[in-house]
Amino acid sequence: MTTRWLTSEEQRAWRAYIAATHLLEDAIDRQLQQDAGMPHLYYSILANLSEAPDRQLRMTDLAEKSKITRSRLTYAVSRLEKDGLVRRENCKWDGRGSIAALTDEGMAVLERTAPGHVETVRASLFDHLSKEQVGQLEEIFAQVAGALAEGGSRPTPDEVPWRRRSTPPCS
Amino acid sequence: MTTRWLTSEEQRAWRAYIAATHLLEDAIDRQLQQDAGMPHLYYSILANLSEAPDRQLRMTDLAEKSKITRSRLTYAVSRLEKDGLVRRENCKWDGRGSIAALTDEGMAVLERTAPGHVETVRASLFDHLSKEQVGQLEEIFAQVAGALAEGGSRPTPDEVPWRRRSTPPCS
DNA sequence: GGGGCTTGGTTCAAGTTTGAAACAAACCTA
DNA sequence: TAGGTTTGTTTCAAACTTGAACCAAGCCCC
Repeated sequence: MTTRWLTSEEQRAWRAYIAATHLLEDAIDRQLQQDAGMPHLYYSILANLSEAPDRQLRMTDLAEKSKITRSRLTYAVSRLEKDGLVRRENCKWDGRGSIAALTDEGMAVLERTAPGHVETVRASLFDHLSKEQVGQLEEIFAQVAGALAEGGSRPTPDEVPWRRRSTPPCS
Repeated sequence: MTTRWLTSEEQRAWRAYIAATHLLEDAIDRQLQQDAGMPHLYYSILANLSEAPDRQLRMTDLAEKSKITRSRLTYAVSRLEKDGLVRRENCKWDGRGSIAALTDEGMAVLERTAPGHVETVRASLFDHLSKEQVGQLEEIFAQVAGALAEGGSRPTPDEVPWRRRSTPPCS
């Protein structure tokens, strides 16, 4: 089977995307490292926790939400725990499970640093986009994320038996 | 000054972008690690070299093209050199400079693995996009990359004196 | 032509990521 | 209910990244 090479439009799009993504992540990481003392990934782990019920999630669910491997999450949570921003608890209804919970201090850090982070995201990305382009951006990447999420090895919630869920079946 | 929070459209776009980008880089890294024994960044360093005149570039120019720091590049090139895919040479007209050149073996690896890489990029990204969306993707990220490149600490070629250039001034 | 600044590149230690292997609890099935 | 499988999580070593510090070579200018 002969290779379906990229057209020159696709090449240009791909290169622009890669370049911008590197620059963007650099800018965001630099700002968060400065102001919050942690890289972007760690910040979004805190953010994910802050939006969960009771500000806590099982490790696997948190990894799924953050789109990272469990082992990477284990390391990150250990660091955040050492900093006092997250607390680890045992899962009540599943002896194997462990739960990461945002501490009050973690919540405080998040609240203190959120404005600066949002400002950076704006200055780096949205300030350069029209309202229309924001819509296009969302549609494009929602499609891609959707496709990669099911195509990948991570099953969708609907495909798995109840015991895979994060909440106990009878509550 | 009060924070300009993200609108809900912007939030959705941002999250979709982050999620898709994580999944995409994972997929591509996994494939390249499998088939070429190196992560995506290292592959693109080889690709950048393969397109340069004489298949060689000065370290700083290569770092610029790859959108990474010089120290990260130093490490990467050392590894690639150890694998025999890249050769380091001294810059003839600037005693400080050093040059990374793609070896024949490096070129061979690139040619052998390019089809699989392109196929993955296609399967992960472009297969999910309309022709229109490819155009939108390019426009969006070309704008962003452009803005971040000049805004950032990296000056554009035009802003710098001749001695910053990679080619000797009189040749 | 010798100090003082800038630039190109590397080095080093600390931090992070990776993927495979290890473990333990839960589940299933005969 | 014992044995085998699956699932949730951590551990470990090797690889990679970061940023600051360093070194050497070019530039500037009096």
